[in-house]
Amino acid sequence: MGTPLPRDPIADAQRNWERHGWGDVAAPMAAITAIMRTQQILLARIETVLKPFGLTFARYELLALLSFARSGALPMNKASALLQVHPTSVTNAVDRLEKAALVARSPHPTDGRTTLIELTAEGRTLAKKATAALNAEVFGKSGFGPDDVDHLIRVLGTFRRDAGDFED
Amino acid sequence: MGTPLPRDPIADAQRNWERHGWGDVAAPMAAITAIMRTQQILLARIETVLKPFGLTFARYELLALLSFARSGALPMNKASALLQVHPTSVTNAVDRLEKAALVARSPHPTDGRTTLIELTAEGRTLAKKATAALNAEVFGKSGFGPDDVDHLIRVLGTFRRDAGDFED
DNA sequence: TCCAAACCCTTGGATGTCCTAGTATATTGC
DNA sequence: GCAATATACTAGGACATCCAAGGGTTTGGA
Repeated sequence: MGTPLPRDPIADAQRNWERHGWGDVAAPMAAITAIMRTQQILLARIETVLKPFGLTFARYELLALLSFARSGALPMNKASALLQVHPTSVTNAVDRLEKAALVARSPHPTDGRTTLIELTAEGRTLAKKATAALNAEVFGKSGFGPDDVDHLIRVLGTFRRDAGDFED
Repeated sequence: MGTPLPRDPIADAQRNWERHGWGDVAAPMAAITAIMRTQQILLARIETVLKPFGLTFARYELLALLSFARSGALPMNKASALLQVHPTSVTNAVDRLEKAALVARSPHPTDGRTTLIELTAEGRTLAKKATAALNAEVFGKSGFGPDDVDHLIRVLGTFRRDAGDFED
């Protein structure tokens, strides 16, 4: 994965699409492919920064979410909904975070079906440190200009709403 | 993962970042998180369309790449470079595509280290059908306006170049 | 009241991605 | 020409994601 390619493979794909008579969808194809690749790059950067903390992005997201919850605790299904991932992914993340003593499971006081996830003191501390690292080394150096950031937030926000992520 | 949330969780995160004094990186954080989520939505749509063909996105990408190669064959390392994934991911995809008789491995004529991946007739046919389906059901209904598509291609293209994907 | 339907979490299985070797083949440099 | 280095692919392992299913708990309508 090392050396840069001489030419943009996505631009090449777009040209191939046009050459085959699919010019009407070549540009959206390129945009979507670019989003996929950009996500891959960003995820790699994030994971690199989190590795020293013994965290992955999935686990960090859960820690961060809990750290913003007033009580420091959330039901599993709530976390699943807010993180927009399958419940089994939350189970997986909690298993590992619990082994690392960063979160703890506790029964819901009134609903026997529900399990609460609670941040431990170490979990809260680690979340703070990891967030500071991400802010400094990823979000603070995104490479996107302020106007591009605003545009991305707006365009992708509309896309996500249309996709049924939220109603607001 | 079903019901839409009442409010945009990424906008909430952005507000949390600002409230904690990280306003300088709150917007890039939101943009990056939105890219991650958008990729997840798009990937799910793509996989849904490809499922009837017995393909995943990773396998489809490889088929599509081969279908655009003049000779219909590419060395594994070339495919790895163009798809921007780890060589082991290509090995994995080729293993499964080969089992499905959509591609075949063959030795490189002059370099004993290299393995060529070649499309079979069925592979070429399936690639065509899958591409038509994706064009109709995903790329043709991306939900992005033409101006947004152009903007995404440009902004993410710059990002990818700066990240070292290509030099062009 | 009570049983069926709905809901919550977990387990097990399939995929994909990456990393770290390990094996085989080419290239390079002395 | 031969040893050292580089390159190509693969095997094994760690993680994450999703789906399908199963077992326990609640809720709601007959």
